[in-house]
Amino acid sequence: MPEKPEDTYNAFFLEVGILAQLSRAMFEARLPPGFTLPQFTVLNHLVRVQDGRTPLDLARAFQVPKTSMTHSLAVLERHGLVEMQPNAKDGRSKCVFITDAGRAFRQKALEAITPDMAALAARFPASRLVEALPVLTDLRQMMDSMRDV
Amino acid sequence: MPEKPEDTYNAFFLEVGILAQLSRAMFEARLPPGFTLPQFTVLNHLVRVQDGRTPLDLARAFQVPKTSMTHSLAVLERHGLVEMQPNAKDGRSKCVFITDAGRAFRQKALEAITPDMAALAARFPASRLVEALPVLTDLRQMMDSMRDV
DNA sequence: ATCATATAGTGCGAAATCGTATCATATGGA
DNA sequence: TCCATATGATACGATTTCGCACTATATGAT
Repeated sequence: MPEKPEDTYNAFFLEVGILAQLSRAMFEARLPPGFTLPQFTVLNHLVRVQDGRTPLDLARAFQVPKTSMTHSLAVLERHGLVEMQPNAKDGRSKCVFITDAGRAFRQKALEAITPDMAALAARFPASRLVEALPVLTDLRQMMDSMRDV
Repeated sequence: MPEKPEDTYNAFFLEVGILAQLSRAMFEARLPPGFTLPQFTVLNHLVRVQDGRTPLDLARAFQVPKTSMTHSLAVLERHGLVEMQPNAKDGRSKCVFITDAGRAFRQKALEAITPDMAALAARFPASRLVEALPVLTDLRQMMDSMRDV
C-alpha cells in the first residue's frame, strides 16, 4: 500500500510516542515511588557514557529543554545521587558527577527492571529489535543534527 | 556484537524515548501556542479512527492514565474542538465527538507540519521507516496486551 | 430484588515539563 | 582594554501529567 511519505512519518511517530509511553510506565512502576524515568535515564547515562558532563550536554543528549534538565538534576542532587561541581574550564558552567549512592540506585533500578525486560524478550525476540534499531538510531542522529536546544 | 536481550531492550527504549521527545518538540513548534501534541493526537485519532469513542477508549489507545485523558479532553472541549455527550448505552460514560472547529484545527495543524515531514523524508527515506514500522507496531500490540490502564 | 463488586469519569494535590526572562561569565572585534 | 554579543544556568509561572480518592452507574450472584 503506497503511502505518502508524510503519512508514513506520522504513523511512525505515533507508534514511537505510544511505545515511549508504555516503556515509561513500565520503568516507573519499578522505580522507588516518586522517581521518574528521566531521572533514572540521567543516572544511566552518567554511568554508561561519561561522568562530569555539563547540564547542557545532558539536555542535548536527551533532547529536552535545558530547564527540564536543571530540574531533574536538582531533584537528583537533593537525593544525593549526583553532585554538581564548578567547571574549571568555564565559570558559567557546572559538571555533573554521579555519587556512590547514585551508582547503587542505578544498579538496583536496573535489576528491578530486568525481569520485565526478560518477560518482553520471551514474547518478542530481541533480534527483531536489533533489526529495527539502526533505523531508529540513524533517524535520531539525523533529527539531532537538525535541531539545537 | 552479541548483547543480552535486556541490553537490547534498554537501548531500544532509549532511542524510542529520544525520538518521541524530538518528534514532540517538532510538532509542538508548529501548533498554535499553548497546544500540545497529545491534544492534536486525540483530534487526529477521532478523525482517522473513529468519532464517538469514550474517554477511556482514548486513554487505552494512547496508553495514558485516564485522568490525563480527562484533562486533555477538558482542554479540547474548552476550546470548542470536541464535544462530550452522554453515552446512551452506559450512564457512567460519555462519548467524545470532534466538532467542525476541531476538524479545521486538525487540518490546519496537519498542513503546518507537513513541510517538516517532507524535510525529514528528503534526508531520510520513508522506506526505511516502513521497514522498521512492523517491529514497532507488533511490539506495541504485545505490550498493550500486557497492560491495563 | 438486593447487595457486593467492578467500572467510567472526575476533583484534587503533588510533581514534572517547559517557555520566558534574567543573571553571570565568555568570546571576539574594534 | 572595552564593549557587543553569545552562552550556561536558573528563577518563575503556566500548564501538563498522573496517582489517589470519590461519586455514580452497571453487573452478577444469591
